[in-house]
Amino acid sequence: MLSAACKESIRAMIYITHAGGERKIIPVKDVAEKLDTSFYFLAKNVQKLVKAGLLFSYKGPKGGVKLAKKPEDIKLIDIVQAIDGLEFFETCLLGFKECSDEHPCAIHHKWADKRRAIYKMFSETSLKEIVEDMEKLCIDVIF
Amino acid sequence: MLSAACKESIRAMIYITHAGGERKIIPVKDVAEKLDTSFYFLAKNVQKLVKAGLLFSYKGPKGGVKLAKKPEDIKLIDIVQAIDGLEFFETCLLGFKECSDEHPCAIHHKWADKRRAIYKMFSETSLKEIVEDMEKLCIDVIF
DNA sequence: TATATTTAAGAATAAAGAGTCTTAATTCTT
DNA sequence: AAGAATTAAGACTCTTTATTCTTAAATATA
Repeated sequence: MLSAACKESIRAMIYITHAGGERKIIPVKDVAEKLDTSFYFLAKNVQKLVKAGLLFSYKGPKGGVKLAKKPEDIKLIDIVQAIDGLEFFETCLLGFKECSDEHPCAIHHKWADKRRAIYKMFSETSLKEIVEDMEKLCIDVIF
Repeated sequence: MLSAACKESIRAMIYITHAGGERKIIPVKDVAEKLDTSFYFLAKNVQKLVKAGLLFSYKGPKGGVKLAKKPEDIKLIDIVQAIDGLEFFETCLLGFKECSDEHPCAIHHKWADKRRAIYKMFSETSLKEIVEDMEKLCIDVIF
């Protein structure tokens, strides 16, 4: 459902929120190390997050990225939209080309419920909430 | 979430149920024509459905496929499992490697709800129900 | 100013998924 | 028995996604 790039981007955003938030600049290299992933791959996805207005970036020594908004104002759906787009929430589960609310396939309404619930969860869950929950539950923010 | 192959396979199974069910043998070529899709691609996926025990196949003139079970006994989840596998239902939404019920990530429980609801829907919805609904609602079985 | 550090951009490569084709095996019909 | 129809199997190509790398641009610091 989420691409590898999108999952990694969300994990990265969680880490950035935890480690620096809106204040401290974190080098992408550090993020890649913490996530135990490819710097190259991560850096490319981070560029999309910058273009989408979710991160500010700074070049040069002491450079890196930080949140462009308050953690409570960045929702999971924003990251999904920036990386994968919202096609998942807009197309028929079975690929019927003409399926719509007015001309539904046989599982359209059942699926619409589930999809709406997922969309709701993604648009209500903020980075702030995630990070606070993880800290509260003594869960490693990244693992 | 579902691959193109899986969506098409479900549509094909719906059509086969509608057109022949357990009784009548339908050539894959006819299915491809009705679905307005590639015979080659469909045929390859149909092979998986045969191997998974969802379809019987018959070679030669008058050959084709028919359901290997009663339409009420074939659930969407069976098709998903045959084509895509169940990985979606078994792995962390964010790709945290060690995420589990015992060691959950911050959205594990929220997501587990949604995923369970989807699984439930997929394992409760049978081909019989889908086809009957479409016929009842005067929806083209394939469109 | 020179150097080192870091992101930006895009090229290059690898892997996976999608889609096509060819040949073999089977089986109905004549 | 021969020919035609149909699935089975696997090779092949194309597209997309994932991943790596190279070069350019920006900037802090000595």
